[in-house]
Amino acid sequence: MPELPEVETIKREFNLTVVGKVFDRVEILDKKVIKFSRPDFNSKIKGKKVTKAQRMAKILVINTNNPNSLMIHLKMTGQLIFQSKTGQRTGGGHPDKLYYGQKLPHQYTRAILTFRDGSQLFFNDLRRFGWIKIINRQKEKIRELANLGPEPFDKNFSLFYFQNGLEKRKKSNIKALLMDQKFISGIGNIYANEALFLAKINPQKKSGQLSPPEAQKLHQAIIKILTKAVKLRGTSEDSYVDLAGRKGGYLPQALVYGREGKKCRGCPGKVKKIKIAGRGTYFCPTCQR
DNA sequence: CTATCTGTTCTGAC
DNA sequence: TGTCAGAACAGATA
Repeated sequence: MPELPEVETIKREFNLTVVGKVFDRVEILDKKVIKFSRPDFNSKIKGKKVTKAQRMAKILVINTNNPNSLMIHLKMTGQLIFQSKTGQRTGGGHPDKLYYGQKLPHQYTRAILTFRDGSQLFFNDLRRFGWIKIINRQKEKIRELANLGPEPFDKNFSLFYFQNGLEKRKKSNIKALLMDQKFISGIGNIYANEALFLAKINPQKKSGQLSPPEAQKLHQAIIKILTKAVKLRGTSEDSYVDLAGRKGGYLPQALVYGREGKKCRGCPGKVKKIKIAGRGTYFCPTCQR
């Protein structure tokens, strides 16, 4: 599930809870989740202290006090839960009743990272698209970043960059382009829908069909929506709970996402659902032209 | 039962 | 090179 705001939320939680812990061992319950599966995974991580959690687009990076770091991508259904030695849990990811609040590990737990003080990090993933890999901080981070466009909060995500990109990819569907991580990193299906609604742009348009004022509105809408989502701690509502018991709160007040047939938040009409590039797309035909 | 849905991203065909 | 469908997987839902 996680798009940028969800991963950002996990990162912030982990900076409060996981930093300072020392890795003791890693149990791989499903080899598939370890990208470039390496037999020395355990020895590389054992004894390393977590210095900082970091986010690169939708990738969570757990840095340690040596060149090795962990990179984790949750893809569609991944979830990370940190359980302290007293059993308190924090983390987030895919919101599914099966995941949270039940005994850990369970049938979808793919890896368990245990720290010296007895606390544990559970990597759960129903569909097994997610991955963990161990990296050399310097080189591989940069390599990974090379595949990613600027984030919406990045200075490099300027109006000029945005308009230029629309022009270069003018035949692309605008919504598909927003979700292209090489163009902008961090936007997934939910927030692509939301940003287009906020900018009053029809998701069926081609990138090249946006007028300069429309492009500018969309550029602002992207930043605005993601800022709001981060503030609301992401989208998950069912299962995401932090130490203070707070839940992610974006979805209940979504502008269009998941609101098929319901009244548009901008006019008396109804939200419509179609499919674009294989993805569910919600919009208001009246407000978004 | 079948068909279609799902918050991601990569590959391969055109 | 740009664009898109399909694949990777395991369900839930109508």
